[in-house]
Parts: sequence; structure tokens; C-alpha cells
Amino acid sequence: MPEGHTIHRAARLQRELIVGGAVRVESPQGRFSEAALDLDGAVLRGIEAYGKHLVYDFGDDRYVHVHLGLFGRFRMGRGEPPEARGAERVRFASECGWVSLGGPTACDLISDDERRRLLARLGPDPLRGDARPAPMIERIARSSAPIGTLLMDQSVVAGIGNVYRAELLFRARVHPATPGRSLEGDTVRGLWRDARTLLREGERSGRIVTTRPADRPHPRGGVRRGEQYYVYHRTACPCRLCETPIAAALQAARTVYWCPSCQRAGR
DNA sequence: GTGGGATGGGCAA
DNA sequence: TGCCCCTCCCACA
Repeated sequence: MPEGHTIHRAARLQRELIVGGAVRVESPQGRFSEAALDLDGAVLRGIEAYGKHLVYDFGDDRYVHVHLGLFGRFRMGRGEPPEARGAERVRFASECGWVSLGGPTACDLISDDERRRLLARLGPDPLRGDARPAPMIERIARSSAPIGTLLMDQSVVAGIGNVYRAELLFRARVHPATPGRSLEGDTVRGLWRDARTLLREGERSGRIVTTRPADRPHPRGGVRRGEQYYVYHRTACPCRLCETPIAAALQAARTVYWCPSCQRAGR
């Protein structure tokens, strides 16, 4: 379930398990074997998350770049790793614990140059403490593209995916088709701040929840299935605030959801 | 049991 | 814009 919060959470949990000592590196599936052979036994110096990208630093100009894509998934734990599974692209194991990766879009050994080029392609990441929103605000202010497309563009802002896109726009009462340059600067700054809030909560809990307790049927209990979103995947369901059926359309080749009444169409 | 869709993105055209 | 990558899960039979 990979939006930026998943990646930052993975980086944090994996640091405790495998950073700081020699790491056994294997590729049970075979598709990362050559690199695994090179890295096996090296000391893992750090793990960094940038948007939806994860970078493992093995020293000597060797980094492993991982992007989960739509299908990728981590498993991890303390102690000895379990029996190898069929579709396991790479497995890291230290004295403390293990990390296993399946189904990623990218899992490559890269140099520092390649790492820098990768990061240069990314906009600011709301989950990174050192990130400043100015480049995102400028890109949006200059663009005639719809804000729903811009929020999904990783070179504008890094880490937002299809769920956060729809939910951020609902919370801001902004229609996804609104051209970037017709938004007020305050609205865009508000989107950045809300992205930071929601992504941080997602990073902590490992789950995306965007509804405020007051807008849920059971405000005091835990967040039940089907109550965590305002609009995402709720086509034709009544809006939680005004009962208008939620609308859906393709935007940037992905389905975007919105409330036609709460989110007024921009020009 | 099975098949389609999914929280992504690079690439060709 | 559409195709491909290539895995899991759930709705449906």
C-alpha cells in the first residue's frame, strides 16, 4: 500500500532491524543476484526515504534504490528470517532482524551520481523535515494543469498518491479539475500543510485515515472499515457532509473522486 | 477456483 | 495516451 507514508515508515522500522552492521544480502528470486553477491556482508550505513523512493547506503558508492510501485511489498521482522518464498526479489538479514522485498517496480544497485539524479527529479517531500514547499507552490502557480494532476506529479510534490490526492482536495474543498494557477497561494500552502499532517499520521499508524472523528458514524470507537475516507473509492456513496453522491473520473490516468457539491469546479 | 482491479511509474508513440 | 511490469486480494461464481 505504497504512498509516501508507507515508504517513510518502512525506512524507520528497517533502520532498527538492519542498519549499522554487516548485512547478508540474497535474491531468492534471482533477479537481483549479481548485485546481491557484490553487497553480501557489507555494512549498511543508512536508509533514506524520499517521496515514494527508498535508498539503502552500503558505502563504497553503492546504493540500493527501491520503488514499490503498485505491487511491491515489504515483510520484516526480528530474529531469523522465515523460509524463502518464491517471488522474493531481495532479502536483507542482520544479527537483529530481516527485511524481505517482493514485487517492486524498481530494485537496483546505483551509484551516488545516479542517486543524485533520482533526487533531482523529485519535488519537496512533506514527510522530510528539511523539505521546503516553495518549489511546489511555484510550480502550481505557473501551471494550467488541473490540481488533481499536479498533486500526483512527483516532480511537483513527492509522496502523494491517489488516495491522498483525492482526500487532500476534499478537505480543502477544491475541485480536482481546478487549474493550478487559478488557486490562491494560501490554498496551496494549506494543501502542503495538510499533506504533512495526513502523511505524518499515516507514517505513525501505517494506515491512511483522513476523516475527522466528527464526520464518522462512530466517533469514539476505532476507525472502522469504510469510514477512513471522505471520497476515495466512494463512487455514488453519499458525501459524509452533504449527502451528494460522490463523483469519479479519470485524471492523470487514475481515478479521482470528489464531491460535486462540497468541491466547487474551478476555472 | 478465478479474474479483474489496485495506494505507480517508465516508456514508446 | 496506452501499454507493460508482475503481485496480492477480494468479489463473485
